[in-house]
Amino acid sequence: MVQAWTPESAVAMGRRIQRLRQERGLSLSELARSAGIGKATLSGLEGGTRNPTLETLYAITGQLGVPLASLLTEAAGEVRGAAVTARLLEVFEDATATTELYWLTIRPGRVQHSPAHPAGVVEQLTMIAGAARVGPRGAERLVRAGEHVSWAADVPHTYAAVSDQEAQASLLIRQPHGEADATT
Amino acid sequence: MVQAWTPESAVAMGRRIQRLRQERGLSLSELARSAGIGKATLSGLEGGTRNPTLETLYAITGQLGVPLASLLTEAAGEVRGAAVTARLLEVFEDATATTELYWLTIRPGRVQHSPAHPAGVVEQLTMIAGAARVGPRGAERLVRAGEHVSWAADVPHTYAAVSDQEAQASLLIRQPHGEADATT
DNA sequence: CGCTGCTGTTCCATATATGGAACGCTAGCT
DNA sequence: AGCTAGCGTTCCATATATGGAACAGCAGCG
Repeated sequence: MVQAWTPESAVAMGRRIQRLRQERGLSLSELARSAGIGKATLSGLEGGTRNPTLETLYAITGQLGVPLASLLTEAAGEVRGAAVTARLLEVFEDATATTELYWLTIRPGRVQHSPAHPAGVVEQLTMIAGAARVGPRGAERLVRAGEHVSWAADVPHTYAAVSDQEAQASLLIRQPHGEADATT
Repeated sequence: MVQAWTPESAVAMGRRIQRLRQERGLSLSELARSAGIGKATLSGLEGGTRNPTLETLYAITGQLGVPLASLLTEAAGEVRGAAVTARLLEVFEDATATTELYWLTIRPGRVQHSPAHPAGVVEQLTMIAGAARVGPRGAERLVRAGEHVSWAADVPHTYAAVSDQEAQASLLIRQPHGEADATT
């Protein structure tokens, strides 16, 4: 988990604020006024050229109606595909395997194709909200909120939300080490 | 979720920082030095008399090894028990349920007892490294790295590493809303 | 055309967050 | 006892985050 204040993370946070503001149809001036902060502050924040205090951030998130945490979620390690955004939460490595934990957001209306991983890689997905069809191509399974599924990820596989709403899931990708791998 | 910058929330956040620091056996001076911030800043923060910038907060959470979000949520980001440390990675809330995603570290040699959660709460655990016996008291199951288990958490349940090594796992706690639950 | 009302950006005086230094304190040691 | 090394707090000069004002650009309108 990246934990640093960098120009990049500032820019990423600025974009997030701007997106939230525009989704609500607010102008920069409007939001600044209703949040009780200066336009210069908000402008600079969205541009990623400021290092805001908590007070300022709370004033903004309060007006946007989102938790402050939603501005912080690390864009680092975020992979965006056709239908899936995968945010890396944790990596754990020991003698036997490397495990990566992702937070998945699956947008409706499209299907995400993922290529085969190396032999031995297993994916485990737990649906948190919504529902999706996931798994090896041709053997996808329907997973609803609260359900769990795992599959060998050494073949092409897909992700697709089934309703017209975004689905949320956690995804563990486990890659064993010391494999006499691939061509075995 | 608190959505304002008040003296109270500042004090609460200060207490969280202090707790995390003390759990790690760090003095205020040590943490300030390793985080590259002034002692005065950290002292004031813990006392709740400051309004920190993101840069300052990231410097601190980076040293403490916790996500910044864990300083913001009232439901303390990290819960330390006899054998288990649970670090909150994500919270997701929709119309039907609240889901919390934790990173669990299970220390060997002790058994962690967890009281019953409200009716409807389900826990799902995926072992990432090591092995543990987990589940409702009297019906614990052995889970090895790569395996997944889920159980209704409305009864007392336990966690215990089985080898003499720390075990790592991801834990999802799902609490449905709008239940005709409990006291009906 | 000018005028009005909005947009988002930049400039800059002011408010304030920061961190070094000095402080009082306790613990361990000679 | 004195001396040293650590602790956490407070003081205060400096760095910097803030927000009002001025700015340029654009759209609608007479």
